[in-house]
Amino acid sequence: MRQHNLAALLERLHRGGPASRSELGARTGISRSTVADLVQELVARGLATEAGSSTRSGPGRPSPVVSVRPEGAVVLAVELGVDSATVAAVGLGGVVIGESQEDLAPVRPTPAATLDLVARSVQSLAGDLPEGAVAGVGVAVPGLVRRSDGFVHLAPNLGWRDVPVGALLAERLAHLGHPGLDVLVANEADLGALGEHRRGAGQGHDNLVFVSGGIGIGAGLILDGRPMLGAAGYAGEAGHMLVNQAGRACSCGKVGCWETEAGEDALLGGAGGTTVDPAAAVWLGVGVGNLVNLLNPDVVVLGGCYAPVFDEIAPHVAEGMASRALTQNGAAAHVVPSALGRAAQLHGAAELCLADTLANPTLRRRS
Amino acid sequence: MRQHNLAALLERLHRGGPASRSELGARTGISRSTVADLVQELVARGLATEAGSSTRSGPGRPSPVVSVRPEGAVVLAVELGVDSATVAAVGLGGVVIGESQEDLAPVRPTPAATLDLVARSVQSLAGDLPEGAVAGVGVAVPGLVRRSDGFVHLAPNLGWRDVPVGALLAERLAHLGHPGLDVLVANEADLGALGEHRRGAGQGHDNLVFVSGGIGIGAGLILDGRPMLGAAGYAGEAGHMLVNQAGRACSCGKVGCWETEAGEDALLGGAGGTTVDPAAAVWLGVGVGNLVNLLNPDVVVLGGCYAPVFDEIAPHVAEGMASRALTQNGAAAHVVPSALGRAAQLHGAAELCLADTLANPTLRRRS
DNA sequence: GAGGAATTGTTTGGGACAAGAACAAATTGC
DNA sequence: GCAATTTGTTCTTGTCCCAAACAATTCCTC
Repeated sequence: MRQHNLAALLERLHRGGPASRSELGARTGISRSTVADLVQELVARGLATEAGSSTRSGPGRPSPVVSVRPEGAVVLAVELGVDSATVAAVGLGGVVIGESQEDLAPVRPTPAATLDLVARSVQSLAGDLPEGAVAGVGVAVPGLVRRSDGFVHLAPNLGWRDVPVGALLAERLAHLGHPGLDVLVANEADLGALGEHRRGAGQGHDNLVFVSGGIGIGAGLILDGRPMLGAAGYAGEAGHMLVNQAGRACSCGKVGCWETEAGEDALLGGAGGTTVDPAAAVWLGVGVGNLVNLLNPDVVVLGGCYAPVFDEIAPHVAEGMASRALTQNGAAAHVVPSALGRAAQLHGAAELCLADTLANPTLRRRS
Repeated sequence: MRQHNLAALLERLHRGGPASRSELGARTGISRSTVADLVQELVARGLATEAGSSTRSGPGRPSPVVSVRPEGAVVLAVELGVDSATVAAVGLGGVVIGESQEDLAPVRPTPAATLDLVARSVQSLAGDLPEGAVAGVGVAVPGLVRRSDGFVHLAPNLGWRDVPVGALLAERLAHLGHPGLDVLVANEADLGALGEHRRGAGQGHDNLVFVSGGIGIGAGLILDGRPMLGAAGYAGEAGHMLVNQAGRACSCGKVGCWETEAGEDALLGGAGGTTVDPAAAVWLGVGVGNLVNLLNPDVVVLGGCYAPVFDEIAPHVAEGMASRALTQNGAAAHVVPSALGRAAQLHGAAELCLADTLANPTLRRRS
């Protein structure tokens, strides 16, 4: 009970930002006296702070504002890209405390070399943090990931296959003086969805589809407010959905896959391209229409290579959608560009690792 | 807290069947003394009974078995079909207490005539039940339903459009002496999914897709153990997913929709047909493959017109799936026929209406 | 068949903790 | 300056879960 209430308060502060005590009580249905007690405990654990006075105008005794203390729990969020690896220290409340980016071009992104670099970045960012504040390391990988142990089956963009990323990174971190650190590895689109849902274009929408464009197309699903991973964790593999039977051959051996018709290569002529092929954008819309029919989301967030060219492709995407989506569903779904860009995955990774602490603030050691 | 624990026990009994007290305690983490107290309360409220002794062999004091008392909360579940309407009284634990089927052919299924018949069936079944035991009425409709008020936008099979089924049925029941009865209306595929998940082919599987074949194709989704309805409640409208560009024109004005290629008309040559068209079964598999890729379920349940011919179509469906599904997802998903047949919707409707009572046993009046 | 081991129901006391009431504090507006 | 308003604080109360000790009943072994 206590734990449940503590978690409710902390989560509210983490997601909804600072609030006064009485506001917290009103939102959560907890009495003022109990809120006082709980906030005191959160402060004692270093997870929250009370400061200043509210900006609320009107009569009544002024109330100090309760906020999360970002340094109370920090996640080192990693995003593995083809040409670079980004590491960020993200604290409670989604505050980015530090960030570093490593160029992967010189090392060719072999698993060993890449994770060496990442581990060093993590160490350097973690060095500035108080002991025990680090809640974990979260890694976003563009590929098929088994979450239970951070095993990457396949990451076509990186050219990786059967790489135990979780184990390899944990091992390197142990050598660098961070033994026992939790390393969670997850799919890039799933984390993008989570990031946009909590901190980006999907705030306030509990049914969201994140479409991540790259060499392949991945989808991340937030349904009913929760990330949906499927039975084995491979939900969202929408790239090989059939959209165009008369289309090109896909690397998977099939024909007409969504990602062949509307992936980065088709849309922009490969990575770095800037000229949009309208036909490819229409196929993107056809696929989005299928997803919208099936899942009835309120928001579809286009991320990855789609975000920068959103304005250009939007009308074609709408055309493709209109050709498939039922009106009652299509009308409900807003298609928007990613609001966070590459930071979506970092925020998603942070949310993933913070979930434990948020659900159970008692586990966090006092600092 | 109390309520939460009561609900946990009742739900366990409802879903998992009879169990001894200590078993309940072990499963839920509640201490023996508390379980005793809670069970006593459930019994006092008429929601559970203790009887006999366990069949467990081994040393130790024998333990009476706790079961739900089906009559403690009963739902009148209605399934509206094209040619008939079925009404069943389903009690706690999914026990069917009574059932009746009405032939709709003579009345042509106009809303008024159909609901008149249904209301009388409900009344007759409810008459045998103790006062206050009826937890609600649940209606499965093959069409687009707004759950909040039971408004049916469109039910092509019935030929209905913009019919306030919930209000009409509640009104009729009020006239028949059952005022204030909760009437919940939901889509037939969604309830089929729920029914198969709780009582049928999907037991023990938390990620399930129910594909309901009829004139159209509807999908019901259970993801992460919970029904997924989408933002507006229209999730699962998979019938107009694109599967065959070179296909026939669909009634929706588009071409190549899943339901045109693999619905009842295509597969069996219309309602009542028995000869299977293998090509249509392959298209069915293509659509299933798309769903499997996107949602990674452990089970796909084929219901409606697919269940009776499952053995015949299974190989063709597998062929279609193989042409689309990624191996790692395809391997995980078992395609099985509906285990409950038409009763799936009835059980789903019962689960829907019982959810309230299960979540909050205190609300139930003592009987 | 007697006694020990094992398992479970029962009783009792204690403790955690949330809620509510009463009061104090601090602001706004007249 | 005074009433009204809102919020923090203190104290009491009651709910309710748990742990421990004990009783009941069966199985197993000798």
